[in-house]
Formats: sequence, structure tokens, C-alpha cells
Amino acid sequence: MPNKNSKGNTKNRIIESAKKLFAEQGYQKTTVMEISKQAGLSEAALYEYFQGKEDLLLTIPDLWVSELIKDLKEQLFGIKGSFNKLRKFLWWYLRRIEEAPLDAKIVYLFLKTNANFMDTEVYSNVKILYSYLIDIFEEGRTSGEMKPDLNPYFARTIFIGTMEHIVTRWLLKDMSYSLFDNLEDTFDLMVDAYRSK
Amino acid sequence: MPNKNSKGNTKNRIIESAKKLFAEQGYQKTTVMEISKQAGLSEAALYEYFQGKEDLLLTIPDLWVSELIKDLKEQLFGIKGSFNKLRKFLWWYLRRIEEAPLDAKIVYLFLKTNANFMDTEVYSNVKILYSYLIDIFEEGRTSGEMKPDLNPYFARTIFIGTMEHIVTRWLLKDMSYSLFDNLEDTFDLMVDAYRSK
Amino acid sequence: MPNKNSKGNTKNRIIESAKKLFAEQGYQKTTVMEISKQAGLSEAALYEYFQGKEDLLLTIPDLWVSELIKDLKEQLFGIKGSFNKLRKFLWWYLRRIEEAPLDAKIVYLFLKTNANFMDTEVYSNVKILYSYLIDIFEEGRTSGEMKPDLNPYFARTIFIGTMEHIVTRWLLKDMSYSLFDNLEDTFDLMVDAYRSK
Amino acid sequence: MPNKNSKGNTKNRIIESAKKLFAEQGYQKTTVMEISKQAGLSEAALYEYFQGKEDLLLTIPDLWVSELIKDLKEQLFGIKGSFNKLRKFLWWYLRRIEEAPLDAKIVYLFLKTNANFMDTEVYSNVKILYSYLIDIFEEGRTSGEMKPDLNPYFARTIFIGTMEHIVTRWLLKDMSYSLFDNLEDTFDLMVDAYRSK
DNA sequence: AATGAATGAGTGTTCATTCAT
DNA sequence: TATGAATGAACACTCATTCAT
Repeated sequence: MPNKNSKGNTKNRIIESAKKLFAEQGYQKTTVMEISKQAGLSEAALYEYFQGKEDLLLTIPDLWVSELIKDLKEQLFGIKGSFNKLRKFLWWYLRRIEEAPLDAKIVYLFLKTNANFMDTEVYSNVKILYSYLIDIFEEGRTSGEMKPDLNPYFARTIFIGTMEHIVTRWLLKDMSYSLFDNLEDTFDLMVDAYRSK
Repeated sequence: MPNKNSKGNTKNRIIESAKKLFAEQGYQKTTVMEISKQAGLSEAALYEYFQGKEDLLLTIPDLWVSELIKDLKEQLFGIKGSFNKLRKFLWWYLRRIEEAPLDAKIVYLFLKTNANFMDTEVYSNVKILYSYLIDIFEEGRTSGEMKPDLNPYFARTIFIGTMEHIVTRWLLKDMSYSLFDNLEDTFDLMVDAYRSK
Repeated sequence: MPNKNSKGNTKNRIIESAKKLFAEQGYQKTTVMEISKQAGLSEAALYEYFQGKEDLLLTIPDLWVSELIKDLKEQLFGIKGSFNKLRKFLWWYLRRIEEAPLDAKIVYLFLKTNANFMDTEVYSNVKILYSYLIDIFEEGRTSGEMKPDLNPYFARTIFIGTMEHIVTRWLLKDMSYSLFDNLEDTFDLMVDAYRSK
Repeated sequence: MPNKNSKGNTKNRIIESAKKLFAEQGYQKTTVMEISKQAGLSEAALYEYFQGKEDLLLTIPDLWVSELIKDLKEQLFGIKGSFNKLRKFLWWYLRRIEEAPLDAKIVYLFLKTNANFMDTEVYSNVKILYSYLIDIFEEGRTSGEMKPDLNPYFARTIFIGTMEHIVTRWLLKDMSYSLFDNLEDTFDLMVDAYRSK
């Protein structure tokens, strides 16, 4: 069971093991011994790579969210129209979550509980990620696609709220259905709030 | 510090103490000893009233959400118009949360992490609470206030998502501003998605 | 289940409850609360009748063994011949144990573990009980039925050892067979050790 | 007092410490902390070697009885005559008990109380140990030394009963005299029960 | 780079017992 | 005679973390 021979170096093995166990059992119930055993090395060795258990919890989504940021710019590149960009953002984000549900579970369920979440690299990176939405809404207003008096921040609240609700529900229901079920309809409904009449 | 003389019986004292400490420090970091000391009795005495720490965690929001359900019906009674009802629901809910931020914190931040959350009384009560929204959206569609093809479930996803996002952000930011800031504008924006043109 | 209405006074109800529970689960695993619940009263009330749990453990077999002593004299009265008396002793003793297996279990399995057993009334009463055997063996030697050089103490060691072994085995095997199985043959074999040739 | 430097590895140190304390104070009254302190290490370290307190209780006599079995065959080897073998068995057994009174105390006083005793490796090993006696009695009958109609099982009941009674009495009296006092006479008396006339 | 061995500090929970009423 | 309420004192067991090798 321990993925001793999986490709990737030791550090990655540890991350993957921790990710899996955190997602499965939660942060508190997962022991360092379980993680190291799963990673195929000793507990002591784990401390050569990470400062401790909490460090591990914070590192995992940090890597993931960093990647997301890098990816997002490229994804939105060349897309014309604010609604199209909005749609792209949503579909892209959910695709990434579907591809990395363990990371998502950690961010959405376990990290928010952590007292230090707000001081986290992850938090500020998520803020960066979500700041793109402000640009999109502003572009929509400027271009006339969206309401002329649209407040981008309020618009974003609705967008993120809806999106995160969809994700959280899916995670809590153990990813037992497709994240994209009814997405089209819900999106169409939501954007009507932004659309200029 | 221990509220030995606070009104209410012992059981309530324990609940209030636990609520406060869970909300302040999180479930895991709070010890049974702290709770009992805060409640002004011995650790052993606490076990006369609750089966244990987890029982306490689950009981607290259970009581709160049960009350909410009782209250909601009355609050919506006599209100005319689906948009008015929607508005009432939102304002009422946020008011209740503002009044009981400790309960809210437990439900929104700590309970969802708990592996057993989905099997909880709280979860099913929240579902009941949110089922009222379906009725409201259906009424809106029927009455012609809302789009004739409005799917109440998708509409609700947006509504709950937005609402919970507002609440969660507020809780994570340590309730440092008013929950009602910008609420009017955000609500107005959101309901445009439902409104028949 | 609690035998609130059983005949006998409260003290007896407590004894019977304790006896049952000690025998079923052992002394250590039985709690005072279980005993008092079984007896149909509160924990605190139990302390009106007994000094505590250990007092209870020691009282139970004390009563039983006291009764045994009273009975034994009568049982042996009028029996002629030392072998007949020996036989009577054995059959009588096993009958009493069969009738009161709970008491027997407590004496044989739980009391011996107790650090204070040797200072117990029970211990000295058992000594009295077993002292009758010395008389019997001496009578046997004097009468010529038994070996002229028979040492009553060594003879008794064999008798008691055999008897207690039979009892202990039966108790450990959960009284799943008759205590009298093969008793006749074993007795006949044993007494050949005493018989004068 | 802690035997940190005693020869033997850590596991053995723990066993010896536990053995001593169990025998002195009983199983229940001995705490894990006492055992580990006596062994010269931390409580937590003890759990690296044993699963817990009960595991320790069961392991101790397990090792001892296993050794006994290995030894017995060798001890009986080369001895001629069933009475001689019987005598050897008794003397050997008591010698072993005299050498390891702590183990004996645990087996005779504390283990039998344990609810799981009958499912124990120790129990089945003791059965093996005692099965040799059946062979001896059968040999005695066949060779003519013993009664032609001697039932080996009944004979063994007397033998084991007597032997265990001698041991138990000695243990309860805190090993304050020699286990071999009067052994010769008692043995001679007992075997007359088996002897063919 | 890796680990066997060890531990300090905790942690929830149990339970016999007491006492005011 | 009875008890509801309370508690002091334990206690077995866990686990993240350290360090000599």
C-alpha cells in the first residue's frame, strides 16, 4: 500500500500521502505515523522534509493554489466578452477541483477551521485568484454587456458564493455526482443578475 | 470568570461555556476541563449532563437550529410577495446569526468538518429550513413576479450560496464589521436574476 | 429488571444484586451504580447499608460461609464411619455450591485475588469448615478404617485439593456440566489413599 | 530502584518490572506508570513494546509456561517407572514455581480472574503440560504398577488438585515456608490411591 | 538521507464516595 | 430512609516531536 516506488521524490510522496489521508479522515484524525507509513518512510524522516504536521497541512493547498494562479491567466487569455470569461472561470475552476478533489477538500473543509487560515499564503493566493473576477466584472460594465451601475464586488460575492456552494455541497456529498450537473442552467440564471437590460 | 451565578440551570451553563470556548479556540483545542471550569463545576459533573465532548458539539447547534425552524414560520407569516419573503428570509437569518455568532461559528466552521455532520439532526434541520426557499421561489414563479421558467432549486443554490458566503466571510473576519453592510445592494443585484423581465 | 419488589429487605436486595453482578462480570468491572440500579435504589442509598464496594465483596461470602458452618454439623450428625462422613462432606459441599454458584464464584475466583483475603472472616470460617476434616481423618485412623499412620493434615490436603479443583474447573467452564459427573469414581479412587490395607 | 542497567533488553526489563509489581500489588492496583518507572523508561515507551496493560498481563505467564513445556519433556526423559515419573513431575513443577514465584502468582491468582483466561495461550499450554500426566497414568496402568482399572483422568484430577492446592496455599501465605515441606509424605499418601494392591 | 528509540505533555473519561436536603 | 448533585483522584493510552547514530 505504501507508495514507495511511485514516481516523484520523497517530498512528493509525503505530500501525496498526507493529502490522501487528510482528505479521507480529516486533519485531526490523521497521525504523522500514518502519513509516514503511507509514504514508505519513518516518522523521523518526515521531519527532514517538513517542519511538522501543520506545516504539511498548509503546504499542500499552497502548492495547488499557486498552480491555479499560474494556470488561470493562460486560460482566460484570448477569450472575448466578460460573460464568456465568467463562464470560462467557472468551468475551469470546477474542472480543476474535479481533478484535484483532495486538495479541494483540504482547502474547503479543513483549512477554514484552522485558526491561522487568514494569515496563510493560501488565503492571499485565493484572494489573487478571485481578484480576476473584479476585472471581469469591471470589463463587463465598461463594455456595456453588464449593468452600468454594477458593483463588481457585490457581483463577485454572488458569483463566488454560488460557486463555492456548489463545490462544498459536492465535497460533503462525497463527490457522488458530477460537479457539472445543472451547471449550465444555474450559470445562465445567475448571470441574468449582471446583464444589462 | 466562571459564570457560576448566571441565570439558567447547570446544563445551560455548560452549553454556554462550551459554545464560547469552541467558537474562540475551535473544537479540538478546547478541553473538557476548560469547559467545566468555565461553567463553574467539576469535569466529572459535566459528564452527568452530556455524554462527552462530541455530544456537546452536536447538541449546541442542534438546539439553535431547532429554534430557528420554529421561528421562521412565524416570521414569514403575513408577508406578501415572493421578493418580500426572500428579503425577509435573508434579513431574518442574518439577524439571527448576528445574535448568535457563536452558534453560527460552530455550524459554519466546525461542524462541517465533522465526519458525522451529514447524519446529524442539524443537517436535516437545515435542510428543512432551506426547503422554505423552494416554496418561495415556486410562489414567485406562479405569481408572475419571477421568471416563468425559473427552476427553484437552481435559484436557491444562488441564494444560499450568496448568503452563506456572506456569513462565512464575516465569521472568518472575526465579525469585525456589520453583517448588513452592502446587504441591500447585493440583494437587489441577486434578485434581478429571478425577476421576470 | 431491578428487583424492587423481590421479597426480603433492602439490604438483601443489594446483596443479591451485587452477588449476581460480581459473579457475572467480576469485582473490578462491576460498578456501584450498576449494583444500586439493579437493587432498585440510588447509589447514595447503598452507602446507608454498606461501607463501600469492598465491604460488599467481603460481606457476601461471609454470610454464605457462616451458613455453611451452621449446616455442616447437622449434616454430619448421625453418620457413622469416617468414609461415610467424608463422602457426606464432599457431596454436601458440592450440593451447596451447586445451589449457590454465585457465592462460590466470588469465593473461588475473586476473593483469593483480594489482598486482604487472609485477614478475612471468610478465611477463618473456611478454616473452621475444613477443620472438621481433620476430625474425620483422625476418627478414621483411630477406628482402623484408615491407615494407622495416616497424617490427617496430609490427607486433608489431598481431599481439599481434589475438591477445590473440581469446583474451580466447573466454575471456569461456566457451570456447563454437572458438578457430580464422575464424582463417585473420583471419590472412590481418592479414598483408597486413606484406606488401611 | 529502577533497574535501568540490568542485563537484558528493554522488553525484558518491562516484563520483569510488571511481573514484580503485579505479584506484589495485584493487576488492578498496578499502574502503567509504575511499571514503566520501575523499568526505567517513560510510560509512552512501554507502549512501543506492548499493546497495553492487559497485553502485558497475558504475555508474562505465556513466556513462562512456554518455557515449562519445553523443559518438561527433557526432565522426564530417561526416567523409568510411572511413579518415578509422577514424582519427578511434581518435584520439577514445584521447583520451577519456587524459582519463579512471581509468574506463578500471576497465573494462579490473577489470571484465573481474567474473563479471557480460557481463550488464552496460557490456558492451552497448561492443558498440554497436564496432558503428560495422562500418559504417565496410562503407562502405570499398562505396566501393572498402577491399578488395572485406573481411570487416568480421575487420577489426574486428584494429582493436579493436590499439587495446585499446595501451590496456592504457599502463594497465599506469601511463600513464607518451603514449598517442599511434607511433600514426600503427602506424595506417598496420594500415590497409594493409584497403586495396584 | 534515514531511523529506532524514547518521551513530555496532554486528554477524555470513569467511578467510588460524600453530603445537603 | 432516600437521593440528586457533585467531585477528587485516578488512569490508560496517544501522538507530535526529538536526537543520537
